[in-house]
Amino acid sequence: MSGAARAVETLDRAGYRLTAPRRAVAELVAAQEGHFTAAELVADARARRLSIGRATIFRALDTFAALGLVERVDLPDGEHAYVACDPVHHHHVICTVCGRSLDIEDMGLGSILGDVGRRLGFRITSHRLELFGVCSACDRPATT
Amino acid sequence: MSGAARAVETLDRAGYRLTAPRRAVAELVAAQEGHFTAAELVADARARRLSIGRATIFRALDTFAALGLVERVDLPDGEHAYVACDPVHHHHVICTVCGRSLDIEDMGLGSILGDVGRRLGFRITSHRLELFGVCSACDRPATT
DNA sequence: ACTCCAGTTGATACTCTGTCTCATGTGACT
DNA sequence: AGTCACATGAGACAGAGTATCAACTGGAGT
Repeated sequence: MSGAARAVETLDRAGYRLTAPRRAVAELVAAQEGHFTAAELVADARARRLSIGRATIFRALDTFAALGLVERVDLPDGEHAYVACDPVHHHHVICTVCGRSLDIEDMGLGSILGDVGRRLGFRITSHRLELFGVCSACDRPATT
Repeated sequence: MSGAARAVETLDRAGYRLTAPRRAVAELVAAQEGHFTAAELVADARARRLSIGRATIFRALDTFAALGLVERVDLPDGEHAYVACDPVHHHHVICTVCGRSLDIEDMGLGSILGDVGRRLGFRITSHRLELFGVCSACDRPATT
């Protein structure tokens, strides 16, 4: 099932209307490789001659984020970006060269967090872990 | 040594000029409890009748961040904030109620990252871990 | 197929954050 | 005290994201 189709189904199941603009944004998101910003989606939509309002794209991204279809990530330079992903808790490894991202599962982090919380007297409610690096493809210097 | 004094010394050692505005911003930062945004510093400066330009505050924060005197954090709502901290690699535990933050050391995260990198073929170059929760003081419901 | 209406949209104005420019000011070194 | 490169302040500017509101439309009901 394509990413766009799953997004549409998720929207439907959550009681949202399946409007043309939302379908279009779902397509745009599914077509992205790696992370993307709201501005990039807007530019992309315009490039494809889709007449979707800027506000609508922001709203659709908000909705998608609420449903876990995309996730907001903060790049090292402070930019707000999104990545398409599965709606379960996980973390991202983001290639700073090509922008592609991989999902990784929790990997022992949960127990560490429990530990920290207990030690500091904090009730940890959420966390954010983002890894930045260079993927194997980009690390191979121009093996063309 | 007060936070402001240390900041000034660090600036000096790094070859920056010790100007009145920078000293003032260092004071403002040292006076903050928990995280703060650039806008809050600007408002704070105005409240204290310090005539520091907005641009200067942004510039000072950039400089401080480069020196590791403050660190940028991204709050769960996407807001960009800063916390005063020590210039060594560490992570923050941020109380979502009072805004105070604690520094925590690496805690086995390094080895996890090495693991992940090896498994995925990524060369991890940087990471960001932020924990959000409720500190013990705020968790005690109004034991006044 | 037709109607209806709440949810949605697009245009636009607006706020807020952060950056840039440039003339003026001022640390710090001599 | 004089000098000059670095730093500042004011204001213009650009971009992200939000608010407003009239017009539109998906989809449920008939």
